[in-house]
Amino acid sequence: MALSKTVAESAEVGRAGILDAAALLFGRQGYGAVSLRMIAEAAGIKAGSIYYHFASKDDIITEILDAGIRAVHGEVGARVAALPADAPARDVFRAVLRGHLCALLEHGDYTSANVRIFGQVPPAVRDANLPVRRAYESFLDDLLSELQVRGAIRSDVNLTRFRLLLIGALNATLEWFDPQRGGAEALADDYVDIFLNGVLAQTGDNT
Amino acid sequence: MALSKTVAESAEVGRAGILDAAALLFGRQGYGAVSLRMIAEAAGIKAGSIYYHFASKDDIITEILDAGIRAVHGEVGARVAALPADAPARDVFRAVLRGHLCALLEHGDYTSANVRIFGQVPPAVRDANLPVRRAYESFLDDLLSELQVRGAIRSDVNLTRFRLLLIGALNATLEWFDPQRGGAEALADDYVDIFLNGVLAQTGDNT
DNA sequence: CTCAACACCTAACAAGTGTTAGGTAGGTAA
DNA sequence: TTACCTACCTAACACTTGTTAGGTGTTGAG
Repeated sequence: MALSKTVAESAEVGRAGILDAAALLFGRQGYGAVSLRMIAEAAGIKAGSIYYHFASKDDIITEILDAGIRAVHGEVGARVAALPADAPARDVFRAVLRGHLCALLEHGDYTSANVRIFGQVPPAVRDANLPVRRAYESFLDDLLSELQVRGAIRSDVNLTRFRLLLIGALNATLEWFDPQRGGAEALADDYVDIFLNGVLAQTGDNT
Repeated sequence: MALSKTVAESAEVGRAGILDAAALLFGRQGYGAVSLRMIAEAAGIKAGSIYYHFASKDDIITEILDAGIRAVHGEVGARVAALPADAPARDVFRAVLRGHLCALLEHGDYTSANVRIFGQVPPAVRDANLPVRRAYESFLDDLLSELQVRGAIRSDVNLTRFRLLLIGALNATLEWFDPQRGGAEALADDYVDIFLNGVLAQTGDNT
């Protein structure tokens, strides 16, 4: 039975289907607004059945949060690794921004869910997500540090602060980005320009 | 009665006391996690009494969201207005960033509540907040536009996109800012430097 | 054919939600 | 005194929440 499912249901079933449905709902409606019954319905099962695969609601979001970070980390890591070792600083920087924004804005219910609901989940769940989060932050810090050592980034820039500024700005695009008005890669390129060169006109003086 | 109140209760009572307590709780715990009974307890009254002052829970957050935007708008507006009409672009820009960050990070349960819960409230509440939000955005757009016309900001910078980048980066500071490690104004000055000049070392070429 | 694992369902639980109706103490005004 | 308003309280309403116990049909192995 249940051969003809309603439109919104994913092709997947079982554990993966529940996670997919939950990630989509959490990302769109927020943590508190999504109940297990909603997730169950979107996954094509009944609420109680969720407990066959997961121990609790927190168990589900913990998994989604981790998967979300790993998705960006993976995407950015792959793009950076694809560059030659002596690639220009601008190329490295562009790879980071493009990878992060594409993972966040184009493919990635898990990543967008992470950005949207991380601040809303119970402290215990947040703590569980911290290791994966820290790994991504360290990865970025190492990258930026290398660029600074190379002399590409000004030595008077506080890198930790810059990373926080950068990630904050990138994640915030989630709230207004419209794929119909230019893709994520074009947006990333715009941001690269602003972050590397600044917006000030180079007139020599400032009026 | 109720002369000796528990620690957390604000000195204010009535309408203002409820709003203050609600703004604090919403900002810290998120929209869905805060119930009317929590708000009532923090305000030193009982849950049902809230309905003497407000028509619904949504009515409360609507008011908080509006007050939050008006607080930043007011702070930034005042700082910009205090400048001479021909103030250098850098001074204007610094006034904006300092005003926004101080309102958000130092005084402002309402502003931080707005940033944190805007994405979590029901669509109807969000829509109700849009006019005030748009007014602040227009104010910033006009300011930036004037700087660009003056020749201070590069003419190839998309101002709307830059404003979104800017506000996103500023609001994101809420998640990590620690007043014990340098104040909001110092942070604002750091950001001014990065946004205006970029992080790229001016070596003439890029390696 | 039997047995067990799997993946689900039904039905209910206690607790908490926003909200409402009706009551009450204290102050002000006529 | 009488009347009214303000600012609360009590108690309950219908409903939703995460969660659990126990049951059910299907599948594959021995």
